Amino acid sequence: MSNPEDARTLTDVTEPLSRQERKQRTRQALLDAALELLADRPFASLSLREVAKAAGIVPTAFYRHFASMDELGIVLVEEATRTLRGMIRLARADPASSKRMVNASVRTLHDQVRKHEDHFRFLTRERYSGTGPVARTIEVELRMFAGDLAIDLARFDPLRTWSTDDLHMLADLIVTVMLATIVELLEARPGQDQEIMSLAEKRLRLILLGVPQWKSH
Amino acid sequence: MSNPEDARTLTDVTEPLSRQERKQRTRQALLDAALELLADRPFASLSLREVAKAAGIVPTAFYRHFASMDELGIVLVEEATRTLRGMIRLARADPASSKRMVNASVRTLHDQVRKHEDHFRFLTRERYSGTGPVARTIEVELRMFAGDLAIDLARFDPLRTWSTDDLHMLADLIVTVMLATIVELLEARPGQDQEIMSLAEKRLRLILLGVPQWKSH
DNA sequence: TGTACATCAGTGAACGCGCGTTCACTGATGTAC
DNA sequence: TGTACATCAGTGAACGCGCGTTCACTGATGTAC
Repeated sequence: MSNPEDARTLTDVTEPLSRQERKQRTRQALLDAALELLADRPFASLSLREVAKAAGIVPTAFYRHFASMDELGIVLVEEATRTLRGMIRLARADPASSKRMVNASVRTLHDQVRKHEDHFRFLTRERYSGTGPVARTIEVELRMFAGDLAIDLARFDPLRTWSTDDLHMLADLIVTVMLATIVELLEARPGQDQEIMSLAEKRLRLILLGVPQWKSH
Repeated sequence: MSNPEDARTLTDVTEPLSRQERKQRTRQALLDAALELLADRPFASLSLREVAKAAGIVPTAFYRHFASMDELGIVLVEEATRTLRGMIRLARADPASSKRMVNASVRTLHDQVRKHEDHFRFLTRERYSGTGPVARTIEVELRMFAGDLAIDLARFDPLRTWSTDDLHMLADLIVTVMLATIVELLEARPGQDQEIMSLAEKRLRLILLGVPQWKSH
């Protein structure tokens, strides 16, 4: 791991950070610390005190940044769904024939999941976690995500004539399959990735095989 | 709500319960209390003390029945997956043509979800909850469930020639869609049931449309 | 440029609370004779 | 059938701990003049 910060040499004249910048860094440290703690535990089990400790501040200073853990959780959802949206933008950038598209999309999915495991783990874990604000926010974001996908799908040839309802049905189905694949990748033992991706491709190919025969009722 | 117990009259000579029977009842009271508390909160947030209290015993008596909350949780998974298995048995009992079968299966799914909401809520909520024993046990049970379904599917005509791998792929896909439908039913506002069921039917019909065209690679 | 004051991120003590777990106990149920 | 003893589900006191939240504070950074 290296970033521009590490590249500073002793001769650099480092500007002192403004109070605002320092605050922003601490805030991000809290978010990052929480995300790291979430690697193997549910969000509901995190305490304000341990997140503060992991971020290097005293518990009471937490309140300078978030009113509660739930508020922090919602910001985490926003961070993570930004990653999710980035993924669909990447997939959209490479338009191709249906067959090649399935393969390319699954590949993009795999790359993004591996690049942002913590975000995807957070989203899939907390999605069904209950009635809290975090789960509700994730549900809203995923619905929007599926809605965007439905619009994208409408551009493809055999789908041009589909009703809005049917397009949403197909988009939801694809998102469901995609999320199942994400969970499989996150739980994979090393070396299983190829197997999981080929399984994901098969599922999508099977679904798309039905598309030309589809008659709405 | 009425059950045989309430039907007792004053003239009944009620046998006193044996120590063993009393213990069994308390144990079940603990399980039921936990399941009820789980209606709107994750399992990880339940405390031994509140489950004991809700079951009407003192916290320390909990240990007469379970060594830990995790142990209780695993028994809950077993209870809930018994319900799940009951559902597939019901669906299997009514063999019919593909079209009628989709409709009948979705109907059975709906009936069972409404009859055992707490069990299905527990399974779907805790499935992705993390690395704890409860989530692991659910994952194992669902894999077995999908395996059973794959065997059932092998009996249907267009699927007789499918490879084991492809049958498992199809069974997993159906289970994934089924679980998504269960979650939708559990989160439905009153009156949405028909809409959700027809959506579930559409998904399954679309998948089954692809089946006759399927060529393994 | 220097001074006086305001802002505010982070500190540290303190609070009451519910937690899991230990322990010695009670008293009803069960068993042996 | 009656007696003496064993079993054991449930009790209640006690423990040390981490929790969220309050409060008055400190001292570096920022601002006005």
